[in-house]
Amino acid sequence: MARTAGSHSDITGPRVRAAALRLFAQGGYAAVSMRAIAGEVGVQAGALYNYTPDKQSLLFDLMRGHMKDLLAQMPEGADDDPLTRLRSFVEFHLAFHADRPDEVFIAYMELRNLEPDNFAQIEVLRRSYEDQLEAILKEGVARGVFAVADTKIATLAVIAMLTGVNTWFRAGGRLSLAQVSAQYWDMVRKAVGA
Amino acid sequence: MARTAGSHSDITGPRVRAAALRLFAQGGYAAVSMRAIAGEVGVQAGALYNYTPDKQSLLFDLMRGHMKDLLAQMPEGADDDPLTRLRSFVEFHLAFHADRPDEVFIAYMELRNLEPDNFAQIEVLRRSYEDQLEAILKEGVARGVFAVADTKIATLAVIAMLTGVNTWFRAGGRLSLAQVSAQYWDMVRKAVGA
DNA sequence: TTTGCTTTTGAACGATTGTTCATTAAATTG
DNA sequence: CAATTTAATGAACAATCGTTCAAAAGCAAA
Repeated sequence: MARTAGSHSDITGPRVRAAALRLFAQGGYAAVSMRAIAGEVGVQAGALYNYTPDKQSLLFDLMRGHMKDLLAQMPEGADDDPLTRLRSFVEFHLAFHADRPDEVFIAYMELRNLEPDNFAQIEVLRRSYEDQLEAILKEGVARGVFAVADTKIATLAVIAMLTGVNTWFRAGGRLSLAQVSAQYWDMVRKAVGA
Repeated sequence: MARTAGSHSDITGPRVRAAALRLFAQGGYAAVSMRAIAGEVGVQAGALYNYTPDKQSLLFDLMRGHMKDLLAQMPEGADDDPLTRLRSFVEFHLAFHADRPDEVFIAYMELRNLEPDNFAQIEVLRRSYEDQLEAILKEGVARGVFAVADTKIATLAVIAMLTGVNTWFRAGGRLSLAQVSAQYWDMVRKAVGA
């Protein structure tokens, strides 16, 4: 056998990325073999190399795409007051992350499996996201509507708290996203002293 | 060569566990080979099997030991008021975790590399820890000193926020543990509406 | 229908994996 | 000093790893 009936790169390519995403999230990058990804797609391992130069690029492209999406879809609202901007941030973060459990899992768990150059690139993106939240907190403190001793700590604390939702939240569970979002907003708002 | 000068199980045993801990935290369980652990100890791979039946047990024993320590050292104070108990919990959690960055990293990152039976055992321990925090929050809500809509969500949010400290805090950095602890306690206290 | 391009197979590569074990030497015991 | 126990070596095991590539077969254009 060689080329199989119905095979086409427009179909196989996305399926390769989807399989890698699912399996990396489930088992971890190092524990997932190229043959396992190929098996999920229904193809032999060699065929994967039509779609990625190597395994590392598969991971990096998934993470980079996720971070780029995150930054692109972030709410703007630079003219809103800090409280409104913070609320938008919280609700966006929760909705975006709830929609992409596998991507989020990979983005936080597989950083150490990135080669140094790739790691540095992802760190720049992540830092940019954090900086945008910190800017909101800083402005709120400057205007006297937030009360936090150190905006950097508060930034990381809020992000850690929000991202933690992904360890347990599943759409269709005991609580709706709206309910979860409402309570988290309440906790964040109070935590920063608003 | 065979047995080496100065070799003794009382010395090699702890060194094996320490090397496994460090390397697992640094590179991830799946990415660390038994030969790499042996190399760190200064021994051949075969010698490791005097100290563990297999690689999986090495990981499981590290995680189990960490969770047992965590539960054993948790503050009691069942007769204190909820606010005092919550404060004790926050300060304990931060101090305990700041002291053991590698153990904490493993405990949160390597869960999926545990075999099902081992995973179930660790989950019981983790759940027990969460339940003790939730009990504090429940009592606080009952007494009207805390205001949270759902104590389960609040429990997970607080733990996620506190544990996130380990991604950036290092002893000897810009902030002392006492400073960090003070700000986190302030945020937690306000977040639960106390 | 023929030609050229795209896609996949399947075998092969050297390297590395976790683990076992007979052998050997150091440490301990008597 | 002799006997025994303990602790390590280092070679070997089958399995699996990421990756390459010539060959084969489906597809699209002429």
